[in-house]
Amino acid sequence: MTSLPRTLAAELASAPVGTTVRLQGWVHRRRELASVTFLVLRDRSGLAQVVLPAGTTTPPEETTVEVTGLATANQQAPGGVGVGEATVAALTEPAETPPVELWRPELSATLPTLLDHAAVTWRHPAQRARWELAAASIRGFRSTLDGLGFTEIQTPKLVSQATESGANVFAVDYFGRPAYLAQSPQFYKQQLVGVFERVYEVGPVFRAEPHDTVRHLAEYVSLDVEVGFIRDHRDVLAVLRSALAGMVTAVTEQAGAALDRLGIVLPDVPAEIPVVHFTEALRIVGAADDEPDLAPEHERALGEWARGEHGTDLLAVEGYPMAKRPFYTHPQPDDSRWSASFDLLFRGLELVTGGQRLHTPSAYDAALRARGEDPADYAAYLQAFRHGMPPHGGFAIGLERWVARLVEAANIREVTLFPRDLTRLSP
RNA sequence: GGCCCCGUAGCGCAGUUGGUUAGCGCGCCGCCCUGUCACGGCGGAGGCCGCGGGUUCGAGUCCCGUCGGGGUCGCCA
Repeated sequence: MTSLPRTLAAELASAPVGTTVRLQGWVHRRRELASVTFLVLRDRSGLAQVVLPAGTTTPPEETTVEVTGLATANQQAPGGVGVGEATVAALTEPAETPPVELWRPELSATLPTLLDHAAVTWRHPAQRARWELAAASIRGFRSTLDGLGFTEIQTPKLVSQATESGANVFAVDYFGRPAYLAQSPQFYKQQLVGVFERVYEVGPVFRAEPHDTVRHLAEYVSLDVEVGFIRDHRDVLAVLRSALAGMVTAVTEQAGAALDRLGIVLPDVPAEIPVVHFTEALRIVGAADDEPDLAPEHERALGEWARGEHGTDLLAVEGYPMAKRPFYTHPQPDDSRWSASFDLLFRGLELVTGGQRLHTPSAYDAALRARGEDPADYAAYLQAFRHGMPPHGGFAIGLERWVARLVEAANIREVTLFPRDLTRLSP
């Protein structure tokens, strides 16, 4: 191994022509001609073209290799510079032929094939680009909230009780006692508002709901926020707006190559996200006044409406019926049939649920009893409220749903690295 | 979980009213080709037609069951 520093494929374009360079990566594709062999090398930054003398024995596709040669001007190479007079040394045994043709500009494989061979199929540049959007989105989420005085938290994923009664949770054996995988950090993030005022968490949540659809996973990444000293849920919505704007900015600035690769049109995040009341939303989509909830069909119609009426991909629906919301939901002050909560629709898909929470001990006591629950069962959680909590609220963004709508994926599994669903536990 | 559709080579697919030897493209392997970039040319290998049962002289094809997959609805992020 030479002491020459490694050059990334994307750095080759700025390497002085004629200097010796050393690259490492995967054999993306070989083209063996009579007089010369071309080897396309792939690393984390992109592709580089390497020219080898005819007859050179080249390792098969996907073998990891080290290439040493001269930076050579070549108008036909990516970035105008390739590697000439090169030698190739394999870093492993020759790789087996992958199940799909990774070097093709577009991957032709069905979803089950992609998922079954995830370890290899994610290597395709267009596949990687999807997760690069997710990674940049997470960075934007974090940096925006950091800038607004939030503290990042990490809460337990092994919990003793479900966050919301009746929810389907995964039961686990915890040293002989029953426990559950957390379906939400809700209780913990609220308790920590009592400590830090403003908190956020990026972490997995688990749902044992038997929903076999293109937008459900049994495990997904939740971008959770909770903020204290608010006036109402509109303050929460304002934080959400900032977070989304920060995510879009981060994707633009840090995942430009992925955006180009996928031909993505990012949403504009308006200075103020348009809001309609639940009852108004029902009217817009022509649903009956007494509908308890919006169906996916209604959400898609509202997405169209927002685009036409407000010229935006984002629409908040506030005031969902209290009956449909969890016990900690704060009612609309002037009419307790409705909640001080909202859903955010992104291109017609429910992306976020948020709102104001109850914050007085007496309100929690009443809300739990109204649902036939014993407040004593929630003692650890309710302690926070007994000892002084500010008016507060929060929201949770489904990361995979966000990316799925960004790339307009037909199925959320297309943007999930290793999706977990009703039947899939591996890979 | 209900309903609709689909399981044929490593990948993507075709296969007629049931008919005897199951095809196509790509990949893979071999040979050839003076620089390609989805390189090109010639040749070759590769199949329990998801699985089990049934109907029939005969089943990839029809029927029943089962497993897997895709879509959709309920519900959710």
